Amino acid sequence: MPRGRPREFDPDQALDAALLLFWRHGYEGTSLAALTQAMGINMPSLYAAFGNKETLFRRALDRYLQRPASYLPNALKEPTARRAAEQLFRGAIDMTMNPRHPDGCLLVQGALASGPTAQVVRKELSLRRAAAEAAVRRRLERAIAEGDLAEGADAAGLARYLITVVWGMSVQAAGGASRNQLEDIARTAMSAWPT
Amino acid sequence: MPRGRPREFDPDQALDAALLLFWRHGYEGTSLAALTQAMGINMPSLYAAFGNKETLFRRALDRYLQRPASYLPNALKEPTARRAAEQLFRGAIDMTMNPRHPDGCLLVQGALASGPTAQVVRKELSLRRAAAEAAVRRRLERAIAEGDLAEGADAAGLARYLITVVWGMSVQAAGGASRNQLEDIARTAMSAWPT
DNA sequence: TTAATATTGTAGTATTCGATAAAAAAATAA
DNA sequence: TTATTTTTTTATCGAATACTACAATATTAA
Repeated sequence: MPRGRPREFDPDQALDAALLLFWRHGYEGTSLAALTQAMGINMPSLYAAFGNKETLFRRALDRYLQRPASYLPNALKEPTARRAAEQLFRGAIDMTMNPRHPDGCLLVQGALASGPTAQVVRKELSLRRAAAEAAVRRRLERAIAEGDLAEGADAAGLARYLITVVWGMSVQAAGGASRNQLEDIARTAMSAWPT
Repeated sequence: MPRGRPREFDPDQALDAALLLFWRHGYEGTSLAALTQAMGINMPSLYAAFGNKETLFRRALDRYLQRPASYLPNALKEPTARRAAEQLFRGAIDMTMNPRHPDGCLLVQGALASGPTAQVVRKELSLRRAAAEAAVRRRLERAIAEGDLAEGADAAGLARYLITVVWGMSVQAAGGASRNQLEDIARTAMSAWPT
């Protein structure tokens, strides 16, 4: 039982609205005025619940990774490395092509280049992208240990290649690429898979 | 012989300074105060010479394509499609690894996602990326006509794949990728080349 | 010398940015 | 009821934003 006046909004729902805005317009391109309007709350409520713009973005980023971007850890659960890679592309395409989502990946669209005030957010996104790549790399290392991939395969290099294609597809999505086009890219990319 | 007081700055040199700033910090992340400081001129001079922020960005973009990004049309002059693709990656890596340049490609870093005021610039960059892809596609179509590529090859799909890897490498560069890492990516990407 | 022209330097404009102070409102605890 | 606690509402705050008016300056043309 809380003590004072109860909140009139659902923080998770408000966070979802903030996530969509950051995703579509990037960190710098999203103003607090636009955020409060989309979240349906006023500024003091936002600051009381989420701290400031930067901490709100971090919360939205956590939520992004937990819900729409969970396709990545899920894909890595596939029984073989090759199927994991295929599912990685499929998941990325499905997420981007979801009409309820903005185009591309928040880890890329959020802040690639930025002014002085957003450098810390840019760095955070860079770390998260590196974490995604590392997760793929570990899955491929496991595949080598299991004999699923060749002993001499370069897990780090292959992971870097796969995730680079995912980031590239995120850029393509920002240009309005269609599902078929992204699927073609994934198919061609998979033809580089080591025999 | 001009009529009034002569300018005290070199417009091309000032434009180069503006290009570097837009490239490093993106369109929205670059303020006019930062621009005038880096260009070594004051605001009325900037507006007299370049119009406004948007037209200045377009001028910088033209300069970018003519000089540092000329590696793309140059690569397409290679005698075979495969060597053109290899040179495309090599040129992209060389440009990104030039210590005098910011990381990545201006067509990607300039504005992937943006607020309302930068939407027209975002759209322009999207068109330029599409133009780059179209140039690669036309080169591959020529290769098919010349018998350099298989008759049934998908020029549009292959071009889209190649340029997607270039955009992905631009994202990787923003994360501090090394030359060796980018070269590994290019080598792996080339192993998808049709036999 | 004088008039005309273009650039430079100073000092602004109105607006938007992220962030808050203070009081009113709505709940629980005593 | 009364006191306490928390949120909401309203009204800002100072700083930064893109942009410009105006006068001083430096050149060429007459």
